[in-house]
Amino acid sequence: MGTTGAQGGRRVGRPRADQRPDSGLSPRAELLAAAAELFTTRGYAATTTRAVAELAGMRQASMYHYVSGKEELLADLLESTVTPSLTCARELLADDTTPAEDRLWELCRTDVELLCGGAHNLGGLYLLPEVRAERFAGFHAVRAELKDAYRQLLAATAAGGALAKSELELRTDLLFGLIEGVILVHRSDPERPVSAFAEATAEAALRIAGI
Amino acid sequence: MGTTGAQGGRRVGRPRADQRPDSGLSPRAELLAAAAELFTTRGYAATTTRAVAELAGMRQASMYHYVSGKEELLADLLESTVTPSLTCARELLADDTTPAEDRLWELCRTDVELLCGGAHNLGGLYLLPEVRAERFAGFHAVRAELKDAYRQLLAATAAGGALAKSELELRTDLLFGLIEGVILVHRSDPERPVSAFAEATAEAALRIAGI
DNA sequence: ATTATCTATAGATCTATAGATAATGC
DNA sequence: ATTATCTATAGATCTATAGATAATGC
Repeated sequence: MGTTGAQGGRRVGRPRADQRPDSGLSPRAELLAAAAELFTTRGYAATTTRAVAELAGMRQASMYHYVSGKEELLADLLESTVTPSLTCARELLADDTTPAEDRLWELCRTDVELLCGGAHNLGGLYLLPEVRAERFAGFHAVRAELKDAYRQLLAATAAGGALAKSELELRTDLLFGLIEGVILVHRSDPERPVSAFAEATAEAALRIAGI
Repeated sequence: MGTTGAQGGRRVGRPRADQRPDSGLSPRAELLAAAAELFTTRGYAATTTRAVAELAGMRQASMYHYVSGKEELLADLLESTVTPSLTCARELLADDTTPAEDRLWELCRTDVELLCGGAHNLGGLYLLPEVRAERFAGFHAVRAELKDAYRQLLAATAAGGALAKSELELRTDLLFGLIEGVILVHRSDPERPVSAFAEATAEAALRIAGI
């Protein structure tokens, strides 16, 4: 099982000062979960290493046993957030038996579910100003690929195929903007049931696309 | 003229250590402009009072002669950003000679222009996680009124009038989400000409609305 | 005298390292 | 012996105040 599962009561190493019921997560996963919550609610810069570590159940210094610092936590969270969307996009691009309109709808729906579905508002990480830094180039590359999948699917539709290149780019930007904009909608009303909202957003996306 | 204009060479008070060509702005306006640039690019928490003051051309401590701290700067910037949109919305709501469809289009277009038009990406302030704090309730109240104007205009259209209440709320959220989402689009491509983009977004907004 | 600015700094952080400690493993 | 954690802390900030200074105004 490696280091992932935290079994039973008996663990190697000095016990934690602050005893708590076992979360079932590895210490690194506990740190990531704590960082996700704090980064999305308070912001990255405003979150101290102490706040992350203590929410994860350990002392500030102990965090450095698992990660090099806050940056690594954010980089990990970002990649883990966008990767599932990209996986979905690749599958839909490869599926040439389904009409492009339906595949685009499905990509929108899934993406909204993923952006709004997690325990914390993980999509909110995209909004952090720090994310633009060079350090997170990996995340940006994956996101660019995802956006390109939207473009390709849009171009494969009847309505999209009729567009000039620059017009296609604009529609893609608006479409992608709508999808990412749901992060803001979700932030302002986190109680809304996600699944119906995701479908409604997908309908709206197709309407923007001109379908 | 009050304290707004900085005339000629001769000014009361000790000269600044770092001499620069006159910006034509009052010291407070210089601070606000500096804060706008830094808050939108680096984020609020990551921006130090020193960075703001020095970009504005004065020493860190001198800032406190004009403002009580960073919070006041952000509060001011937020309100100054949303107020023009609300003014426009009120005028459009009062205008009962123009079809609601056209007024909704115009509100969308103007709002996008305002969000994306400024020197810095001022709309980007909306994305800062700190903005949710109670301290900025004034901003949230104004924004809620703006969103309600969207709802009223949408309800006044032929398509919107046919919707059930919950459906109208959902459409309003999607519409408002699209408009605010353009902040993200603008951030990822700040070079795009704003005015054509604003019109394209307004068209897309009407399509979402079902018009 | 009034004003706008400056320099200096106390007090409060926050990060990241060093070294100690309390478990299990062998 | 190995490991995970702890406590302690040095060094680097950052904020906000105190008090000095260098202009103009009268």
